[in-house]
Amino acid sequence: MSNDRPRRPTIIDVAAEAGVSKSLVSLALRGDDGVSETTRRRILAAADRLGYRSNTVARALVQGRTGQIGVIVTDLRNPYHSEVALGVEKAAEDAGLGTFLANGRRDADRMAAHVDSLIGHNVEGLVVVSSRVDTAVLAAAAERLPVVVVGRPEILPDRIDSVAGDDESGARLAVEHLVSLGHTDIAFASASTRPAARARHRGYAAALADAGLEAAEAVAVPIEGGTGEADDLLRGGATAVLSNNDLLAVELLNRGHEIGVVAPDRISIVGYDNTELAARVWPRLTSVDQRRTALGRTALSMLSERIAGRTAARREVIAPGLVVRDSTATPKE
Amino acid sequence: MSNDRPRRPTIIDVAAEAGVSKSLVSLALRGDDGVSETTRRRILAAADRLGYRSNTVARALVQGRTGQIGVIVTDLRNPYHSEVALGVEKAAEDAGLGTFLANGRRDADRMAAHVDSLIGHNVEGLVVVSSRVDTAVLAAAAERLPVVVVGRPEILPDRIDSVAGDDESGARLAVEHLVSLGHTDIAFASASTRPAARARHRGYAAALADAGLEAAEAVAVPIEGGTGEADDLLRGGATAVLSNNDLLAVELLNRGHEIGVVAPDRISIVGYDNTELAARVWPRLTSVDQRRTALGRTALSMLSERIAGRTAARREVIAPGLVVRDSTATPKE
DNA sequence: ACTGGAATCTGGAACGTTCCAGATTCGTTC
DNA sequence: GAACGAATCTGGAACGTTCCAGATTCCAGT
Repeated sequence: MSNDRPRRPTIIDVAAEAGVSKSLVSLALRGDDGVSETTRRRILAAADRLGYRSNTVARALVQGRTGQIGVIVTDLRNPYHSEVALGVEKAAEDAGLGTFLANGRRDADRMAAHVDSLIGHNVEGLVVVSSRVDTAVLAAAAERLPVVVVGRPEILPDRIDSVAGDDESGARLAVEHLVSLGHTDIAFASASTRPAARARHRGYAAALADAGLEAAEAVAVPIEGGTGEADDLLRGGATAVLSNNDLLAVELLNRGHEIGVVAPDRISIVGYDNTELAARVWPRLTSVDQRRTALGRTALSMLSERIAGRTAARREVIAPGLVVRDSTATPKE
Repeated sequence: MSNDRPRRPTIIDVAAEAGVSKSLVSLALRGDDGVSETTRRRILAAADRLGYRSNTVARALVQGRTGQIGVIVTDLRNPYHSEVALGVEKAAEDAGLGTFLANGRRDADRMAAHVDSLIGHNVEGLVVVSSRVDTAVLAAAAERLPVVVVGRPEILPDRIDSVAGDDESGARLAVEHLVSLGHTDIAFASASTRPAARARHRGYAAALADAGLEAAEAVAVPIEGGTGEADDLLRGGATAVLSNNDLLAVELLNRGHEIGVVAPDRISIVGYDNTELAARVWPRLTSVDQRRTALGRTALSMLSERIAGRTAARREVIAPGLVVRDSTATPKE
């Protein structure tokens, strides 16, 4: 069974149809103003009649540029990633650039493959929203095209720009909020020991020190099935918890419901990332907002500068904000 | 300030470096077995030394095929869309096809533009996960390449395949579950009057009729700020509510907490879509699962068949399942 | 009517790959 | 050591566009 779809018309078919040269068709379609009004109309009509659509691939080949950038995220289902990607995408659209979105699905090898594939597709720059892509892979990519990394507070080669939320000050904001409510025994919970989590713990400890209070070690609570750890935390002495991310905070919230340690009456809980989830759970979660859209926008502006020729590294840090909702309150007793 | 990045090496550079013809380089890189082992190694080494990466754009131009498909979704932030997209993507990867993901951001014009752009990029097929793309746009696209639509229970031209969850039987499942728990007064809430919502209401009414119970009109509750409508619903006589989607169900859950009509004690609530959210709220939400991954997988298999030459339309319906969690229970008193 | 310059149009080269037909080399067999 | 087929390699054409240098047409001014 063979595909009967007609061969896709080319600029040459349109030229024949309109009775002009292919070059003129090209000019007319691109709106060049060396084409007389009458022939332009004739050409457009011919193109329309044939259902012509310009072949981006051929254009990209001859121009050596595609007008596309690549965006690689760890996991699209994670709202943090998808919203940063959205910010990049919007800003790219405004800058007249198209976006190829690649989803790594938490697999470092797949992400490395995506890097290759995007470079193969001649993207003009790469935005990496992931801490899982190997630095060596990034460095190799950066030899070929501009690369900007979002949300990775670590040392990167000079060819690579980066923008990240300020994790220390984000954690600070949360702690200051809890302290101002009157909490004195504040815990820090995390399911990860990645650099971002460590930075947040540093901010947490520093803010407590500034308030003359004592910081605790980070409590490791696995997100799925960490009920034992969660129970210990919820039933321990702390009247408030700062969680390394919203997902974990929500698990604590829910476990609290189950064992009768309900927020915000018995315990105050602060999340991190201000994802969609935070606004939808009960009680609605107070959370640190990384300004994802700003992250994305900044990433794109850095990329544009690189594409335009900047060579010096740029490191940007975005100050987070705190969104206060209903999961935090004055401690009772 | 000019960009000092070196010109990207081509197959010809590699050929010169290895002292062979460009054709042989092409063969060697593609793993053709008409190349002797020693020269293959020499060529690969040369390629490696120059940091050569094959130019997909040039290959696509000459082969007339890109090995890519396009996936257009209404809104990536909506977990339903992103998970269907994920299903498509996984299946495509298994089939050796790459995926371009385009995010419509709820704008019909943008989505139409994405269709054009993807066709321009010579994708071999299009999966549309959106009920917002104009049918005329789809029909025009389908003249040029295979198009599969996911989750749109409406009449489409023969060139276009479709796969959708069975909304009537999904609603049925939910109602049967509630009836079996002993509920007799069951409401249906929706924020939309799109075809899917109407089909779900039909299923709801039919299931109630089968049980000898009375169906009510769909109650319109806006998702944001619909507290008046929500209050009426929660305080009305119904002991159970089937909601047209998880988002709305969660709003009802939360509003219930606020006014003391708590699920599942005072009211049972069932969502639709079984999104991530359903598993994370308190109480965890019973929800109809559309089997998003199956939707995506089926969409891709239909697309592959079309690419291979099938011309007859295929319409597929996926039977949903019910995931019972903690928001439904036997009615009290 | 003739000129010169502007306006409009054209043909071929180029982009980096694959594909094809054929050229060259190699090893075996007589 | 000649002949032959298999193994290995090569050069040019093609893909559909843009770009460039130049060709042609048109028109105003003399």
